[in-house]
Amino acid sequence: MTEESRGAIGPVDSVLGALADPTRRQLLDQLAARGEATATTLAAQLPVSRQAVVKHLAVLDAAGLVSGSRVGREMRYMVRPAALDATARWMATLAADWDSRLATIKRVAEEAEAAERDSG
Amino acid sequence: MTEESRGAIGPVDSVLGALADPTRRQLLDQLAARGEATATTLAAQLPVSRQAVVKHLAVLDAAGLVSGSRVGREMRYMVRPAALDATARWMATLAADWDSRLATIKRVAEEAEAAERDSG
DNA sequence: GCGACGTGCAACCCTGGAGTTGCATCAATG
DNA sequence: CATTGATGCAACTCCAGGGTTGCACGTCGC
Repeated sequence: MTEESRGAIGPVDSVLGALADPTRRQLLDQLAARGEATATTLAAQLPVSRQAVVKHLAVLDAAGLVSGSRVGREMRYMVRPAALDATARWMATLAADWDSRLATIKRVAEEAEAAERDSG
Repeated sequence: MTEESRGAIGPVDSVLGALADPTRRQLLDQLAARGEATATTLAAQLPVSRQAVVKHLAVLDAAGLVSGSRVGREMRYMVRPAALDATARWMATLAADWDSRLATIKRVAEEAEAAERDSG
């Protein structure tokens, strides 16, 4: 069991933190739908100010979920699937780990119960 | 595209919110490792009070990541893989969706570039 | 029954972060 | 070159929620 898989430090951390906010998820939806967009145009579709969107995009960028590039006087953002995919795999592994642990617990419990019946 | 897959309302929501907190992830680790534990024993291993643990367990329970059952005077909690697994699948699907969208964007861009070369 | 242990409830503090506004700056366009 | 539109930075407000303490209530062991 690595430190990575237990405490969830590293990329997973920031991705989970970024995805926790509903406004940021909406932002990701918009970006995925449009392919590319600026903070100004994104803010037009959401009930928040442009500055709020800018901050959210900064968080998403730090998590590797989004990347921006300057084109003339505007900053265009696009979605980056890699970090999300990595986190999905991490979660799936964790879920599988829990499953196997629970299976083990259950098996041990049943064996103990059987032993109890035999002796008592 | 369903409303579920876009806004992430429903179970996914609460799961992401629950996993965003590092203390709650530690709690889940502990529970997965032990199979079963009470708030009191969990608090003994963490740098927070029992009450803090109780609140976190309530959040995890609301997200379906954990379930508790009363045994005598103590409340025993165990991990529930289903919600985590469902969220993992949701994320993987979303990542794949982004990937295909990006591929489409890229293809269209290349076709436009080719057309540009042909005409100009 | 009585003490001890574990839980549940309520009130309270305090920081982080989501959101806002205002302004300065830089690029496009006539 | 002046105007317009987009960005970036900074200061500020506000509240959700993570954490704490104190106490009352059940439950087990003697």
